[in-house]
Amino acid sequence: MNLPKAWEILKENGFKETSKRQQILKMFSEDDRYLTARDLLDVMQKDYPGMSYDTVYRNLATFVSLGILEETELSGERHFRMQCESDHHHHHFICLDCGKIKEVPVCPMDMLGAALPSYQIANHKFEIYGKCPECQ
Amino acid sequence: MNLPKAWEILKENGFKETSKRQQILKMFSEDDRYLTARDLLDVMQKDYPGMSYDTVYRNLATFVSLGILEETELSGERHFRMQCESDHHHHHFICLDCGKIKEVPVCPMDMLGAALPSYQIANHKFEIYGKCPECQ
DNA sequence: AATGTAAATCGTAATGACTCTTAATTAGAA
DNA sequence: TTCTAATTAAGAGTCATTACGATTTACATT
Repeated sequence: MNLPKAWEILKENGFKETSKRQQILKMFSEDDRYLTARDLLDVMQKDYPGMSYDTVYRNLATFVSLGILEETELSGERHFRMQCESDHHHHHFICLDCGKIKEVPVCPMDMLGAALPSYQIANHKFEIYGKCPECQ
Repeated sequence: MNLPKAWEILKENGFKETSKRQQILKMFSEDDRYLTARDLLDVMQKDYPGMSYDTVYRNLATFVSLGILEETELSGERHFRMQCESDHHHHHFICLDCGKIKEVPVCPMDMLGAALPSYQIANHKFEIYGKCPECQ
């Protein structure tokens, strides 16, 4: 997702354009890896001093709830990245070294068939982990 | 997995049969839901006082590394359950209410094809979340 | 059965991710 | 420009998890 689209969504939902939100979104738009809140803070407190934990976490939660960022859990920590542009449902390969992702145009829910009769499905998670070609 | 099998694996790997390990494994063998370390401690410190955090976490890690327990992350917390008996690879539906699971005899890796050429795949995760028939 | 020793455990303190609180600041509307 | 609700800063607090030194225990050996 690009920055203008992100701001469009924020504005539509009545959120203000603050300098901290600009800084956070800029970081995500320039990095396609999964980042932790700590990653953000480490960089930010260097380039833009005075960013607090609270601000980072509060905005990450906002961005995820609006579909601007996507979130996953890797080795016990929450990781975030810009939501993919793709309009079709897909999943991710995640490089355990560099954190970069690759879209996988496959969804296992397509092959479920009648495996879960009368189960009420809310959501699902499918991720592949390993090393990308560059990191081998 | 049943208790004798679990102890067989532990013995094979040179681990001692302690009363704490007996207590922990007993809890898992009597409950097929995903449990947190806290769940274990709450029950244990009532029935068997004097179980420490360290002992619980250390043994959970041991059991997972030996394939006796399986682990997943649900809403930010590590959850554990006895490893399935099934000899064929499968995945899980997890009820977000009661924590019970149902095996899903489907693996998305089968339909990957050539989607990840020259990527080195280490592992993958596929889980379906929702409500089981009893919890609706 | 007694002993020796490495493994295991206890109790507690420490860590680190994340959240909450209150007062001050700021974006954007009027 | 002024007003007001949204946002942020700073730091304290919470909670899951890990680390550590002292003590205890399983079990192999005698």
